[in-house]
Amino acid sequence: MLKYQQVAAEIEQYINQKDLKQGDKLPVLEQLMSQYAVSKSTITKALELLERKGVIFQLRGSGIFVRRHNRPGYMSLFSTQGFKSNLGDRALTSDVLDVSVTKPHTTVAQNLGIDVTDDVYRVERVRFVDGEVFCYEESYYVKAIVPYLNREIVADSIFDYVQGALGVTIGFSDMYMQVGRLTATEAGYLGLQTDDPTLRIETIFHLSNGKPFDYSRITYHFEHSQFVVQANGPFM
Amino acid sequence: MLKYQQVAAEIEQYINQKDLKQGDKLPVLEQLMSQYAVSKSTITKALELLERKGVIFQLRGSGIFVRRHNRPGYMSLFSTQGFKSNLGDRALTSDVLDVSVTKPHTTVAQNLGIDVTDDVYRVERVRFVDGEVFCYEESYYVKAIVPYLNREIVADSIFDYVQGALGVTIGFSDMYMQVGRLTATEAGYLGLQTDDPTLRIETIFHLSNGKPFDYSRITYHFEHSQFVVQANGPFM
DNA sequence: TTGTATAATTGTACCGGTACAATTATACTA
DNA sequence: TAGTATAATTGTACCGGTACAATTATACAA
Repeated sequence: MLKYQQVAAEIEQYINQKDLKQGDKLPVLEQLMSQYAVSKSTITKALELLERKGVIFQLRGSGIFVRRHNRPGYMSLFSTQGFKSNLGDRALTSDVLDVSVTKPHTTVAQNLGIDVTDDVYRVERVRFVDGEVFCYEESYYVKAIVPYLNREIVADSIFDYVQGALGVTIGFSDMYMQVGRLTATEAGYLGLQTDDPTLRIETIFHLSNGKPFDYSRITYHFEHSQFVVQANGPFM
Repeated sequence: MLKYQQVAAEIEQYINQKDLKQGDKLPVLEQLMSQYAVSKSTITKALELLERKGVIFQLRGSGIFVRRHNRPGYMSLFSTQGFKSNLGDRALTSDVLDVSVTKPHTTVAQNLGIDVTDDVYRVERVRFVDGEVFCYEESYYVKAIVPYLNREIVADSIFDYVQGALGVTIGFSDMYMQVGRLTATEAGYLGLQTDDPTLRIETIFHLSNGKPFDYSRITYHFEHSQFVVQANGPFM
């Protein structure tokens, strides 16, 4: 683990442990510098990381302050999108409906930047948070990049497996969101009625080298899915 | 404008002008460095900014590459949330339903971190993108921070006014999303039916000093609202 | 041709420094 | 007391440097 990531993790841990609130002040830069025994650039980088994560905000001439939103029921949109392995204190489980190797449809192939003759893994799951139906997911993995999957891996975190066992690194993702009505099949999986409202998110996950390796379509249970997005901006 | 922001803007302009595609390679760091006549740290900072914006991705040992998603119909979630003044080539207009000074309800006061006896501006708008109904918005501004608003300002961009004329700087925001059904009133404004699906986003905008100054509730037309979010991660 | 060492390329981590702008505290003035 | 100039505090911009890890190109061997 990189030094600035380590420092960032420790600072975040410190904030959680002390249960600091929005607006609480952290030690000044120079003290953090000596406290963690790193250079100014490293501590700055660590703080920048925490700022992007929405954990702190910095104010020139004033100090470094804790940032914290106050709605317990809401999950971070990014934490549910494979970026964090955990959802804090909430339990995430899955019913695996399908794990199989197939040929992709045109749209799937297009989103993954591959040919319809290339192999993909198809994974179908219903996911639960604290025992409540959370979403229905259908996702496709490029077999050339993810050569093997099984029900055990899929029941847990696919991303942890991919990064751990396969040693590839995930780079960035494009998420496409829209709102619509449930089909009969979807409603069945989610325990809702046909034509009930729903949020649909399609995501294309890329490796750090820019190659797409996972295309997934998630249909959320509208009553159990509330998201928070912490933004920093305007960018420029 | 800061040097690294200027450089970032020029590089982005270069990409758009040359109409570069996903995966196209940019000049190497050293060349960009001499090309824009800045130090390595500055060009690195500019590139980091573009990376966060989803314009490029960098690959150690390989180069700097253009990142671009390929779904024209989708708007960036952040560009619709006050961060950019423009939506690219799309025209944004508004019907102003109300601009008035009132006392906030409990929830509004709570979200803005003020007292129910403090004054707020209430702004109610229906917004259009390229002439199509896009969303219904109800927002509250802390009068102590935004002392004056009128229909002209509100018809245009409130954020541009606040940052320009008032000289305050917007720092960060917390967005809370959920899916639900339209009320009769909302349906009327959006030209839809009662109980049609909808996306609701509540946002609390903070100044750079951390003080909330705007709380807004937006109800989107589910057929005309499709969003893209470009994420970089995992963070750590 | 195919695989394998080796070298060149290239971005990132980390160091340390100066200058400065925004904020906050202090001292002064009316 | 209240406002105002002044000083101290504090994070950020920008500079330049070394070391290194990941990628890609090259040379060599089988």
